[in-house]
Amino acid sequence: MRSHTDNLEISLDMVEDKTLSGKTTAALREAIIQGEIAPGEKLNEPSLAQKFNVSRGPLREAIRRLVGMRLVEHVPHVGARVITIDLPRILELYEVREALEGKAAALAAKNMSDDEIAMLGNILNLHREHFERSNGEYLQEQGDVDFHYQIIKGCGNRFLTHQLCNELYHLIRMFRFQTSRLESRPDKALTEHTQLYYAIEQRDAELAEILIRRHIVRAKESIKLTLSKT
Amino acid sequence: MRSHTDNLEISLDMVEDKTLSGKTTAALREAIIQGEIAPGEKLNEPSLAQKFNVSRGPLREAIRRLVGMRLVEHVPHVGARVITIDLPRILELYEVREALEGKAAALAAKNMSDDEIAMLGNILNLHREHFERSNGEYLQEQGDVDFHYQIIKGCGNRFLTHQLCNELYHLIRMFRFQTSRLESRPDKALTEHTQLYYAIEQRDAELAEILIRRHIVRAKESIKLTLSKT
DNA sequence: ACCGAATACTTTGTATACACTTATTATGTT
DNA sequence: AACATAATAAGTGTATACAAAGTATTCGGT
Repeated sequence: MRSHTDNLEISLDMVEDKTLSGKTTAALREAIIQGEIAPGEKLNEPSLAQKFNVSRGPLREAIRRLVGMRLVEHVPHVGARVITIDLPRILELYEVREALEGKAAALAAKNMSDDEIAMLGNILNLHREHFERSNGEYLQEQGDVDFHYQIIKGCGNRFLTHQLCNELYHLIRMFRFQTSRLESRPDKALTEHTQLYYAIEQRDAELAEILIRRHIVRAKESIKLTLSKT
Repeated sequence: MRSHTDNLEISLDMVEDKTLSGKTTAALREAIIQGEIAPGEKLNEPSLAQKFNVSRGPLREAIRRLVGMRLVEHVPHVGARVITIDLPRILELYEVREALEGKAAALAAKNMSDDEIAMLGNILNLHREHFERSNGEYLQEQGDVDFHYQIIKGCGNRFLTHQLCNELYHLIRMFRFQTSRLESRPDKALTEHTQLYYAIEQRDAELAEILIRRHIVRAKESIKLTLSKT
């Protein structure tokens, strides 16, 4: 069994096409997310085109796509700038995430196959083992992402999956790069994931939604606390 | 008092820029939504460019934007096609709408100004008057849209507003054009709107979310019934 | 009738030129 | 010297043309 990661790649990078404009989009996207191009920085078409070794055409298309992805803001006749994610904005993102992932969890509880639920259990066990073995600081991030992705993938709603994995995911990832040391609360996350797993395993859609929403709200509150202190 | 419709235009058409590519985007979008270009139809760049009296550049940008808006699907080296909204897809859209608008209603109950709530009441009253005077078949559609928009606008979350008014709205509108005779259930909608208004007026976020979600689920079920019969 | 190769077509990538808008700098006036 | 206005530069937007790559179609041979 090739497991979940394959599909995650697909939903994540979304059939990364091989055209120049497609590759330029990916390159520019990563440059922005990883902060190589700073938040608020202007995207100069000629210089960026030179940097990526393409002409202005493909580059402009890449910029348009990132505008659609909301990583870039564009003002006519002025140009495109990398967005800046301040605290209010990230809170907004988490509110939308709460709504969408809540629904995703409810649908997942209803629609996931038994195999998919078993896979979710595997991820959770892996997560727990890592936690117990290494006092909790190891692989928290990836385990968390895998767990949430397995649920989203299992919801059976392609549009919802797209909204979460493409529209929201990159924005949150960008935010993570900017504020790399966030309180990651791994012990609480594990407990909450376990509860959520049981709800899904029992096909309790209502409970699954409540639990994941609480999980996300708590993550949001944690961010709010951490960032308002600085 | 200029009323709400101004702002609705803004959130709807999103600062319609005056560049050629911006106007082309709007024109192409409307052509697609209103079915002038059929679902599944291929978008031929040269002929479309000629049709809109622009060169390929702006047209290509317009297509990219519509891809981002998910009105158009694009395959490298094959071309772009108008999406086709079948029953499973529209159900997916309504599930996402339920989640997003549920959260929007909860936030609106918390964040709307008293003035905005008063405006919501005005819309509701107008809606009711129309219903009583004309036996319910008059202006149901626009009244419904206005009511929902006032709530979305009042949620105070710009990202959520954008997701609803730009990503989802156009898709649902396209679907409406395709299946123009849907059971519109105006009497029930009015009752549900009234309940929802009171919940918001009392700042009861939890109730507002439950009510609007039920409202949307019922609309979804109504669509499912109507369309699975044919 | 079926299969393969050649052809035509569409899309993509690139280059160049120019128009238009915005931003900057320089100039002139008060 | 400060401010306003005009000239200039830079950058974006648009148009056109052509080359390259992939796809679809047609035509011919078996």
